[in-house]
Amino acid sequence: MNTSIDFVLLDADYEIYVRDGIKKPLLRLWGRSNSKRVEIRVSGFLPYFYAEASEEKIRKILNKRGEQTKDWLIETFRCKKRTFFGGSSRIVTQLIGNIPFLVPEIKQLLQQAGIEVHEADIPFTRRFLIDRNVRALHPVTVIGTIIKQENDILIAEAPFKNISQKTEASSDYQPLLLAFDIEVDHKQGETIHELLLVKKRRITAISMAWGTVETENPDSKVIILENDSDIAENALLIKFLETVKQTKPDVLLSFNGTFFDIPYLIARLSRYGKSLGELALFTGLQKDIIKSKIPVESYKLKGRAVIDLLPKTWGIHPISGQKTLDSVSEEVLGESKVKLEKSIGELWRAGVLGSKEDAQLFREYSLKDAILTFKLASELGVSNSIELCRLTGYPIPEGILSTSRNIGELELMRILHSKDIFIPSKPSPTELKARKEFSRKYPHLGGWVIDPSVDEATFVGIFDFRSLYPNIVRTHNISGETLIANSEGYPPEQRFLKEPRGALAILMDRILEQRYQTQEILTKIKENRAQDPQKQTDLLEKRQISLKLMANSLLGASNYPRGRFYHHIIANSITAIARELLSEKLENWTNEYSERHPYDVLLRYGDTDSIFVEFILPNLSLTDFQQELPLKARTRKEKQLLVAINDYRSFLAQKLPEFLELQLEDITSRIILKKGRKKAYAYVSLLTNNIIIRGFEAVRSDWSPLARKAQRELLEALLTDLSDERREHARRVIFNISRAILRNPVSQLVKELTIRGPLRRSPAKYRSKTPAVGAFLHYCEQKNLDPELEWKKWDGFPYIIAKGSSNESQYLRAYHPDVFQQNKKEIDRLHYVREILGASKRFGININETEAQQGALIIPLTVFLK
DNA sequence: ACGAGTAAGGA
DNA sequence: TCCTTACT
Repeated sequence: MNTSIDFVLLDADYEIYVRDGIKKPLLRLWGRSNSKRVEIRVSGFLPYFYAEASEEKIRKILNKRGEQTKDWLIETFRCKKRTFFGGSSRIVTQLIGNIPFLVPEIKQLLQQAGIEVHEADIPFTRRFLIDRNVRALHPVTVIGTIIKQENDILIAEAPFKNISQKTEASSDYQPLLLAFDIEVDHKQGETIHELLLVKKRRITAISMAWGTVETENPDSKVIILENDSDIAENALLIKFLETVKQTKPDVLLSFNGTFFDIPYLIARLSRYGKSLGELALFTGLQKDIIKSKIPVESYKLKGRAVIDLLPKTWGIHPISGQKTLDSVSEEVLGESKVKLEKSIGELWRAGVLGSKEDAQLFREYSLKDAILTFKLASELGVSNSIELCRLTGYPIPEGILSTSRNIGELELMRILHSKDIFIPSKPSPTELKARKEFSRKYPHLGGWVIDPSVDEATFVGIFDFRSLYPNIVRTHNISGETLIANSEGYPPEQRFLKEPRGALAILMDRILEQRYQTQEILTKIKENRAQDPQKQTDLLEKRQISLKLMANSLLGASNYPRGRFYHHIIANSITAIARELLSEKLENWTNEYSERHPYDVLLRYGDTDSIFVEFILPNLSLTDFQQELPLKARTRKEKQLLVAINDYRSFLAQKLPEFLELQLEDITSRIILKKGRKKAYAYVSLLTNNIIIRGFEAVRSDWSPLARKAQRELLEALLTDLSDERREHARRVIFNISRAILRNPVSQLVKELTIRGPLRRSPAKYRSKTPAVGAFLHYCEQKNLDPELEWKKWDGFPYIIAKGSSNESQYLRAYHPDVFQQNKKEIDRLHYVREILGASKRFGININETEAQQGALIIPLTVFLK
């Protein structure tokens, strides 16, 4: 009997079954309905692809080969399709077969016979999602027969045509995340490496914390090993498996689980005849090693996503220089692990032997690890990834391991399918080589950066284009099938048909309209100060960021040689149109505007999608803008500036084509630039009163903290000081800091002069050694460590430059702060002073070394360290 | 491997 | 000059 079943789709896979001696694929959809686990066995959906040849010819080729390929072909259809790039029509044969994993082999046979094939590289389950337009994390309706129904499980079977997306409305299902962490009975001094080698120490505790991305205080549980026996450890592991099964998480989170917690758990479980595979919702545990140039190992459990947060800490650089749960939490959440006096093993033993205090501390310590891991997930982008998966309907277990480009491509594939356009194939090794060769010969040109024409400007409006590249695609109908043949010599705007609307442009329309709509709702919520706005805005904020990410990664795809949507003309056209806009059009329009008005308006700087425009208004002086901020049209002078800026913007709005919109990003009364230096500027915002510094040494992590502070102070003085003596004041700042470096004791300076540099490979592989590498080698020597093993543990290796003979390379004089102090080294003070003097010189503050060394006053360093 | 463009210091 | 890093 047929029943209608609604559920939220989470994952899919397939298996092969044999009926009447014939092998067939059985697709399995896995999802959730309320708290019930749902498994739908889908029949009748078969793998297929297209070939540009007649059925007879194809059959002839397949029949010549082995049994498997001969029997593969089930049915064929003649149909008319269009290619994506160029949009040419093709009459093709659709080949429908039985076993999905034979497709590559069949494809190869046809290709070897010189037949062109299409859509032969789309994974079977993805094919289903596209064809039925079914989306993961969205509600799906099935008309099927129930095979099994229990408390928490429902299994049904249905023909594939009975499965459809329930509504167009997006789902609000929030996946359940469970973070876990194990403690191991290890002795002081025993390294993790040694622990993993033998895996013979017992697991003393497993902690878990669970909730959705919206949960602030997750539920949690700590399971503790009761005594030092196999029986107790077995019981602990059983409790862990049971808890996970009962909690039914969609996502399992760990911090460095791939290299520690998971292999350790697997080893201990197997000792008692158990397997982590029990946690899979389908077949047993699969350890899939995804092969890429840098091998990324990851564990997969069918039906659940397994996420290690460590690789997602990209871009986070803890002060300690090492990425641990503790240091990353401290950096990202401002929270640390529970601090211990004893080793974790001793603490557990003391607890087991009856110390209530130690038992309690051990529990807290373990719990905190799971809670921190849980909290980190959202901060490290897991919730954004989930939102992106939801937008395109990509299953989380795969989506979480994919790039945003991959996920975005699914949406484009859906549109192409609906328009009967072939989804382009991924490049063959030969094609990839050709693409790379081509881009080496003719490199892709990106954004345009205007060379700053002045060192300083006053009254500057900073504008930027809203989603420039995606909007260029919309304006000029840029897409594969709208690309005009042999149009490479045309101006970039004329390389694409004006109509009909192209697939990429349609997708950009959808994404941007959705994003603008989301942003509008966000502004309204913030304006109305609705009750409990945080929860609403959090989700919407993630959605709008995901939409932006999706739009950008789709454009990135046109310039990604390994991807199926790579096309150098498309990629180049988009950036060429943007360059022309910035380098010619805006310059001309600004000049035109300036000529029409009694005051001068000058384009001073711009980068890719932004412009910095100076307004030279009569009778306007810096002292007119001493009012309370943010800038409002209070005084006559303020009005004068705002009116001019708005007028300029409306003038440009008339000139700009549809979809291109210039928005006011900021206003400043004074900006510091550097002639000939792109991507660096500093200004005080009249809208927020913040000091904005970009690109200069003050924001570069390869400069010492003190040198950065010195330049920041200098820039602040030059920007905010309205007196005639501002240069003199700035000069004084630099003098004082230089003297502080020269006169203060080493102990006070060490922290402020420590720089962290990366160790990207083994020290032996560095062709020229950086100071960080030098410091690292000294460190290993001192501590008797093997550099080959040790370097991987470091994110940024801290170093200080010690005094030595002047021709001695920096990398020979670089030391880890501890090594530095233990060996009572002396700081190369002059080196650090020179660094600061050099950075000051860029802004016309000239102090020479001798001058800097004069003066007797010892200034305590704390004066500068606000 | 997300991309290009840019600057700058050290070997 | 090349190598390496970091920022927009």
